[in-house]
Parts: sequence; C-alpha cells; structure tokens
Amino acid sequence: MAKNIQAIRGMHDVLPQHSPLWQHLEQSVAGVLASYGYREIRMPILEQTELFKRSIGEVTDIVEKEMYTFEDRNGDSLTLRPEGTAGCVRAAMENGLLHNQTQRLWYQGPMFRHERPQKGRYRQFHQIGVETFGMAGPDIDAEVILITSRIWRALGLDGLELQLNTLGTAEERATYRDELVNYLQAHHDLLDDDSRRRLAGNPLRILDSKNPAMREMLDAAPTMSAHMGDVSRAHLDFICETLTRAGVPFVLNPRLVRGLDYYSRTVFEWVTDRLGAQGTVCAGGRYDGLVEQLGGKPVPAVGFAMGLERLVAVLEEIDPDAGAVSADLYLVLMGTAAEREGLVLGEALRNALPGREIVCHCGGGGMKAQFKRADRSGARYALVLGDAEIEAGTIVLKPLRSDEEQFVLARDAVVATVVERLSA
RNA sequence: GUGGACGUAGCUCAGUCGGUAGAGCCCUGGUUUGUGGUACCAGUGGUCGUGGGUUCGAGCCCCAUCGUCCACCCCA
Repeated sequence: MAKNIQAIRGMHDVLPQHSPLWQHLEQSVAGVLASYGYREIRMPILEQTELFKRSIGEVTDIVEKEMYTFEDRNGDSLTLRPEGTAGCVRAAMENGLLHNQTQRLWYQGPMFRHERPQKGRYRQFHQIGVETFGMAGPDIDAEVILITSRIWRALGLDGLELQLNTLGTAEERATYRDELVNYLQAHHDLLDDDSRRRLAGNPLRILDSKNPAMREMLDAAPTMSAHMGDVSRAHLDFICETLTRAGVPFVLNPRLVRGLDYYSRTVFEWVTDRLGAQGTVCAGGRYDGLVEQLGGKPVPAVGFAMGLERLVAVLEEIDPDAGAVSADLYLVLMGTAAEREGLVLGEALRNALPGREIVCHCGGGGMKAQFKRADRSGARYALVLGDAEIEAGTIVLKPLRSDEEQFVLARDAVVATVVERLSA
C-alpha cells in the first residue's frame, strides 16, 4: 500500500460522493455571477514568477516561502499560481480588456501554496474569484459585496459574518503606518517575536494578532480613521449605507487587514466560526494600484475570492447530506437477452425523460444483488426485465419507496407509464 | 517553518504484560430456482504506513522516514 504512489501532500482528490456538492456550489455561484452580468475568464495556472513577485508583494509569506516555483526547460522561472488576481490582471492587460472600458470578470480553478496543511488549508485549493476593472466609485465595491451575500443565500448558507474595513489610499495608509510603527515601537517590550518580525515588513498585520498578551496594547493602538481623507471616508460610507439599505448586515472591523500588498481602501471578509482556525471563507477588496504596478495605465479595480474547500466544509457541516444525489429509475436485468434489451430500453427512457437519472444494471449478478444495488442507488422505481418478461412481452415496475405492490406492464406501455409515474 | 496527536481489512475501529491479527460496515453467496430496504448463517479481504534497531520472538519497545489531523504562523 504505502509503496504505491500517493497524492502530493496537501493535495486531495474530490471523490464521487463529494463531487455533486462541488458541482452544486460551482453552478450556484456561476448562476449568481451571470445574473449580475459577470463573464468568465480562464487563465493558465502557470505564470512567470515575476508576475507574482511584482503583484503580491516581495515581503509577503506567499512570495517569500509558499510558491511552487521551478525552472522551465529553457531556464525561465515559472510559478504555479498562488492566487488568481495577478494572472487575471495580466490576462486583461495583455488582451486589451482594460483599455477605456469596464470589465466584470470571474474565474475558477486551483491555486497552489506550499503551506503546512491543516483544516481548511491545502497546498492545492480551489477558488472562485471575481475581478472588476475601470470603476472607481464605491458603487462597484458595494455591488461586489452584494453578490457575495446573494451567493450565500443561493447556497442556503447562513451564519457567516461580513467584516468590513478601509485601508485608505496608499498615502493615507503610509502616514497611518508611520504612526502605528511609532506606537508599536514604544511598546516594543510587549510585542511577541512574530510581531517584532512584522514590524518592519507588514506592521498593519500585527493588529490582527491572536496573542491575548498583546490584546490590551493593541486595543489602545491608533486607528486608521484619523488618517482617512474625506474621499476615503465617503467611499466607505456609501458602501455601508448601501449594504444597510439592501439588508446585508456587516461589522466594521478596524483591525481587518488583507495579507496581500495590493489592496487599498475597501477590504472585506466573510468569516465563519464553524471551521476552526481557518474561518475566512471569502475575502476581497479594492486594489486600484495593481494594474499600474504591473506596468499598465492606472485602472481602478475591485475583487474577491472564495475558498471552495472551506465552503464545501461549511455546507457539509450545516447539512451532512448536502448535495446527495440519487437515481430515479433502476433497470434490473436478468439474463443475456434482458441485458441486451435493457440498454436499448434505457435509451428510449432517457429520450422520454431528459434530466432523469436512469441506471441500467451492468455486470450481471443475482436478483437479490441487483435489487440491493437498485435500493442503494436511491431510485424511486425499479424495472425488472428477465427471460420470463422477454418471452411474455411484458416488464415489471416496482415502487421502491412505498409499500405499493409491483405490477406487470405491457412492453409498449413502459415508457409512457414510467414518464407518468416519475412526473407524479 | 514550529509544536502536539495519530497511521492495524475498501471504510470506522478494537488488539491486555511483547508470544505470528479481530469486530462492525461494505462486498459475495445462502436461508427464499426471480425481488431491495428487516433478520439469521457462511465466505472473500491485512507485508499492522515504510525502513532500520532491540529481542528467542515486535501491531505493541527504540530510531529514522513518509503521510494524515489539530494548533501556531499564514491565508481562501
């Protein structure tokens, strides 16, 4: 067993018992996005390493130590995408999608980070992401958040909390950052090792620390609001007001800081308490500087990404049977003549019943075994076709989910009867 | 990258003081010549993650290694 080849650490198979829920999730999200006029974009999962270094930020953990980076045969440094925004921006720029126009885009697929796996955190994980370009006002920020809220409703997902914050403009953040660093340095003796390390690189993240020993000191730390200009303030106010009027509750969390460097102004996160330490199920914000940072003309942008593994986990936590599918009809086929007939009959039934799940028993086996399979398939009805029926030109229809007795049908009445029964 | 728990049948697990492996589920067959969902009986299935070591003897003790899980960190 152990000598057999195993999946790469932190990379998992989605098995058939789980794939229906994945499909339901993906289809629900795609449906909501379509209803807002968003279009799917598909990018390669490999990009030049430089793209991620320039977009995510050189000093982030992702770029410093979590990227799957390797040399192509011609010596180019390539990286398996650790997130989707960078590649999406690259694709949009490269194909002229950002030239004097707005875009509402979404994408889906695997991302790769070389982290230590734990609950809700994997080395290959899947995201559905949304990126919008060319819209500077807070309306699009609000729209994007409203979309996420509608997605949860479409999925029947409740109990998520929306947290919202603003990081201000790059300039506003810089002055705040200076003040914060001064404050933290004044309390240097209270900082833990992690926080001291972050003081130089990413001091805002210290505010997010889980260390209770620093709680009091951090609570008294200066906040962003004093450094926010009127425009940034109005931007946030518009979003808050829109969410309130649309009936989407939120919590302002001044400590909310996104991990990636490119965010500005709006940041938000949907969190759950059902997932242990990895409670963020969806996160995003505005990143007005990124396109320019990657060599384009300045283009305002807003986006978010949701983690599908985490959403699947929450959905299963709420309803362990979520996504379970079952057959509608199971054909029990006894003997070679019936096996030959059965597949053809199955085709006729599927022609008459599009979208229904109709399973023909294959592989032989006794009546008992076949009925056991029929039961396990969840089918409402079984059709029984054997030598006796073939000879008599009949077929047996047996209800599997009620006490009703089975009955014999003429062969040419089968399709009509099954159609009638299944639509009842 | 750091810390902790854990790897025994396809799955969930038991296995005492070291004495060459067990249950339930699943699957197959039977009780019922062709009837599931209930019951009973029987059967298939394991190099005890892997590699070393200690021992007359290791699932059990020791070391290493791979993997899983949980937390830190980080993040979706």
